[in-house]
Amino acid sequence: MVDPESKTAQRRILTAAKRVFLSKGMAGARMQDIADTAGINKAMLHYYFRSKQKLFDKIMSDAVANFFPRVVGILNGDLPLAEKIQCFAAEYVDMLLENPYLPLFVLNEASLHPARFAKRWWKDRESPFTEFARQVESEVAARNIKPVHPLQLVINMLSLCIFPFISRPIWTQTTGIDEEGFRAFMLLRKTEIPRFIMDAIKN
Amino acid sequence: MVDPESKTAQRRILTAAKRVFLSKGMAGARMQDIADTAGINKAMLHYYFRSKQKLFDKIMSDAVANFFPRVVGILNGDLPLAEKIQCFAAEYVDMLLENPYLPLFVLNEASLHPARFAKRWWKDRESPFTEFARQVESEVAARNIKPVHPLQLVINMLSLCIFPFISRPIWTQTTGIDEEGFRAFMLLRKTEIPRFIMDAIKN
DNA sequence: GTCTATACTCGGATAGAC
DNA sequence: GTCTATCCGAGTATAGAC
Repeated sequence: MVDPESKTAQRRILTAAKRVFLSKGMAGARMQDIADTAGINKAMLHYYFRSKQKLFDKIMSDAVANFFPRVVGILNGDLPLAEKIQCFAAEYVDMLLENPYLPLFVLNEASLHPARFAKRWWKDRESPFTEFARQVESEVAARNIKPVHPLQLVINMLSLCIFPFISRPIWTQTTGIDEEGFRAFMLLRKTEIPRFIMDAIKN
Repeated sequence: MVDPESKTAQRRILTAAKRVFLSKGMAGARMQDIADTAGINKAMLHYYFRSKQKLFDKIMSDAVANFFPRVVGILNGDLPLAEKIQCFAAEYVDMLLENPYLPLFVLNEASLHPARFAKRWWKDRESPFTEFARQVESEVAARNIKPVHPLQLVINMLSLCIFPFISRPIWTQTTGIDEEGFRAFMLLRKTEIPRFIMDAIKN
């Protein structure tokens, strides 16, 4: 149940919808469940947002807006490579500690409706890695780091930050780590990931 | 449509169910869709498998059996560390090139029903990483590799192999890579991942 | 074993009073 | 804006003929 005191019904609905959609997905979510969580009537959902699809789209839109840009901004900033990688890992891990369901939610949508995803939530975004790729190539040319394909480096950075959150349920199960243990594990990774990457590529 | 000539109806149903469940998930899959894909009547599904849930469980059971053990076998084998990492990446990438939907399918189930997942599909499996952890620690003690937490190394290996497949739709979208390009990209990673990891940890 | 027809439930959406 | 009551399509499951 979302805090019933919190301002408008509209706001409560969005909070509830986010919680339900992110954990159950579009197909698995129930409007009744969202209504209960928001502490309001099911009919109100349709009053504020005409359909389940429209409500879902709103949530997905917000999710995409969180998932990418903050971090693309770091990649395209003007920090030196090493600091950039540190900053990237720290930002991403912190964000995902706050929003652990976000990756699976977005990745499921992209996997289920690739065309729709591209059209609706990518659209006019330009390729976000060209700036970073240039920087990597110049570092390679200067012999500061080993020759490495920039895109391989980017997907490595993303993988190391995001995957642990996606696999958390299996990971805690197989290793016997509990929830606080996982949090500590990920906080450690904020420094471990950059160290691992820099050790891998520095000359 | 599954090859209508292929042996028993039972077999065709399983093939069709795998295809539909893996791409749509439990909640999004439709029995009618599975029946059409198998080229048989919807009632036959219930004749062979009493319910949607039972059919899903069968598919999930097979999926879990593919997702883990082959690779846990490598981790617990008696290869030297470097070869083990090479072998691990090659095996996993090859397997996922054949079954690209497998990770998201299994991870969704684990995320949606953690308790059920643990009970039903984990059960009597022992912790699969202790053997490998011992090996890593002995390599660290021998000063062959840098001090590294074994579990951090394991999750790194898994992340680097699996995540690119999960994020493929977004990745191809943002980079402009097409499907053959992605395949080439992943085949490259079969050697890039072990090189990256070894560079990161070797003394 | 395979089909057609149908029962039954669930859940998204709307009508209409207040 | 908020509620109750209800409609109606979709989808799982079963009955029963062949």
